[in-house]
Amino acid sequence: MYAELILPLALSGQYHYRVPEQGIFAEQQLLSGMRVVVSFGAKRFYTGIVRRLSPTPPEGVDERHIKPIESILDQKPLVTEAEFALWEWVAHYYHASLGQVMRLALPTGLLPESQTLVTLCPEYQSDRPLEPKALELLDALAQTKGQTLTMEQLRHRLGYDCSRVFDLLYNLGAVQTEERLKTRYKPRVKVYVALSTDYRSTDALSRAEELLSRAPKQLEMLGRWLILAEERGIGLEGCIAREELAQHSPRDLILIRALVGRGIFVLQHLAESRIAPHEDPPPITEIGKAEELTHPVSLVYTRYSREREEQIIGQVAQKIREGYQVLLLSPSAASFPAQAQFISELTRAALGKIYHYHPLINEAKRTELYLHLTSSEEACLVMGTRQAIFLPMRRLGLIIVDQEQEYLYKQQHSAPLFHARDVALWLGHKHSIPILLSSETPSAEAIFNVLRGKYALLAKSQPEATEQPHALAFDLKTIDLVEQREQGRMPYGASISPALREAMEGALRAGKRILLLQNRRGYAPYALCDACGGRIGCPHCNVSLAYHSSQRCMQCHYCGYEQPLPVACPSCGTRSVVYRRTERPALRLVGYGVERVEEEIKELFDQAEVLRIDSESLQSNKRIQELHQRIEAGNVDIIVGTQLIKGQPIWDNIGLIAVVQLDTILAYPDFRSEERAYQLLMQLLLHTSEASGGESSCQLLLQTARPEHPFIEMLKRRDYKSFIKQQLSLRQMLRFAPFWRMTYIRLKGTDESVVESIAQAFAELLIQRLGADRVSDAQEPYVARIDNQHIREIVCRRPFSESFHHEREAFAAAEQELTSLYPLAKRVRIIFDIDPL
DNA sequence: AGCACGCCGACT
DNA sequence: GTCGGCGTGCTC
Repeated sequence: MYAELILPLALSGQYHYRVPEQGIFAEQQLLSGMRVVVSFGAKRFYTGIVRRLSPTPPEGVDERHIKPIESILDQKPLVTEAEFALWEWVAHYYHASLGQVMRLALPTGLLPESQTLVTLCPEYQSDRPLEPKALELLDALAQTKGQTLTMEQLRHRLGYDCSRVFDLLYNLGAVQTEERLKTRYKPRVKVYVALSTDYRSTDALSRAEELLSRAPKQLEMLGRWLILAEERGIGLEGCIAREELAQHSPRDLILIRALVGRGIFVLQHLAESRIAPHEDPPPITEIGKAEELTHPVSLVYTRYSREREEQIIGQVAQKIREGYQVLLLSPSAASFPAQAQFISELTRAALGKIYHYHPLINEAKRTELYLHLTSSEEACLVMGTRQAIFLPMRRLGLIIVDQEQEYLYKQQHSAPLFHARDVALWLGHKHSIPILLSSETPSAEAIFNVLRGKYALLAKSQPEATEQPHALAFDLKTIDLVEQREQGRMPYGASISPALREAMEGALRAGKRILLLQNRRGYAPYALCDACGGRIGCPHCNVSLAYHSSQRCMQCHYCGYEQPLPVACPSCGTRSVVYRRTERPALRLVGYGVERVEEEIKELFDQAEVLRIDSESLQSNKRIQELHQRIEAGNVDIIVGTQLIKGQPIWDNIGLIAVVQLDTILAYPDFRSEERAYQLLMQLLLHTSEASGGESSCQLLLQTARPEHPFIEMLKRRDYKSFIKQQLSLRQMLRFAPFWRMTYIRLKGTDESVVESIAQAFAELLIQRLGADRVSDAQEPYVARIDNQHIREIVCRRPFSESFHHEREAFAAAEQELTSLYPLAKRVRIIFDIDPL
């Protein structure tokens, strides 16, 4: 037999292995969907999944090159045909390899790989002097117990790349290596104590009592076991956890061991679930009957998040009662702590059967949930982030995509660049599972599909139905930054205008809290030289370094590069300049990040308690908890934050929301920037209004250099739907999504001229196949170099009503022709970003 | 992705 | 002359 495998790599070809007939393979039947371990390449071992089996060898491969399968990891198939179909669709649609999709779909705990173990050869005698680095390496090994380290551990201990020295020692025979599969997941094992089979009767037990007549402590322990078994009604066949029986006493552990020695007790090692819902069954509460989902896709478009949550809870309860599984996707796990109330209500709706699957859940738990789902069809609710769309839920009755407009549903940076909402829509279509999208500010795509009758709008959820005109009573004003500067009212280096300052003072006097939005991380986005006019850029990317005061360093937001703020300008060497007869540093921090705004606020309002919310303050679970403690303490007066504020529980008693620089939000070079800005501001307004029970008297102030921007006029109307309709007609004219399905093809390489010429050639090949009206020229993107990779971009468009197959075939064919025509194409990576955000 | 092999510049 | 960097090709 031969098996075609999916290997967790970015390879497009197919790889076959021989199924041995000896050993375990004779007893256990290998089936499609099982995991196997195979050797791949010179050294490594990988976990592969059997895609299909065949009695005949693959065509076009020399049989002598086919390696045997090393071992089988599963008793029964882990992956079903339905899941393969999903993986294959994702791979095809997003132009990625099946292996990349498999890596994404399975938790890493289920994909063990080999690691290299390095051992000291004991018989090695050094007959010539070795260089210090080699001695250091041997020393590190000699000091380890077993004289063995993994390659990573070795590298870590030495603190430098030791491959050269290692090769030297390997060739001398001083060290040897071995590839060992590293187990990434181990079940948690708990030890239980049971009566051995000889003593599971009353007769036998009285014999045991006689036997123990001179060991009263052991007899007492046996008695304790019997009492506990009696209490639990588990009978003589049952078992009791050893830690319970021993009650943390070391002496009791010795007694248990003695009874095992006498053959009265036996120890059983049983795997213990890490994910079992441990809460007591929740009290039955009345949850209203959910509105029936009559369409394949429905949109819950509510005004307030509470209404949205109620709809979701109702739908979950309904499906769980019907015995189905429900998947609830959220854009990010960072907002879960703030949604504790919602989650506890969901837990009740799911009758306690709720599981979590997101990056804050550890690997072992994620692995156990995956395994649990492959073997159980119990009705349950799974809450997760985008990767959870690949969970093997086999009795799925509903997928909910909460806050469907959020960009976090789209995977960035690593293939496949999938969008979890769109994958959910495909799954729903394929298996006739209803899809519920929910939002207070739906994406233009969702509204487009409602308008053309593809999605149903849940009747109870429409804001229009309940909304009074201008019920969102916000006093919206703009502050003209140019005017404030010209009037000399803005002090140099300030981001808060006097007008905003007065409004803030007013809000504080009225005992209200203030929310300031500045959508820029760090302290200052640029450092400019007053002598030469240059700016400090990242050495690896074509962007400026931003200054972060918290870490006191310049940071690149694209590649993560860090350096201290230089004393002298790196391009002209000037240290200081004289300005109005005073000397000051030549390098000047320019622009306003959220940290700088925070500093300015603290100076202006030294009595106020200021809280900053940005990616740094939401970095870890611990920092999130600290943040929530400060919020709950209730004495925060002013909150300064980036867009991340919208997931945090900060909406009580807000009297003023101010956007420090509206222009930085709108100027983002993307056709969706206005949509995003409107959604963000609208959500701030809605959350504030909701927290005040709709009686808010909140002010919204926009600082801008362009008060005449049409966006502001649209925002003043507070009519989200008409704003989106207007955006849609613009996009139709400009041939953007959702009228046209777009693909950004990014070409990356180290040599700029090679990337440029290959990109042009590729655009040409695509134009030949798809036509000049569908394919753009190769263009320099907004950031043309990241991490020393030069980038060019080609934009492809296809009408939304046209199938993607022709386009994908053209992509593949053009790629092939490119590599055959241009040898230089090997030096360029091509990335397909399908439906980019 | 990760490894081996081969070419070419830097330093002994 | 050797070392070591990096570009290139291959993996059933």
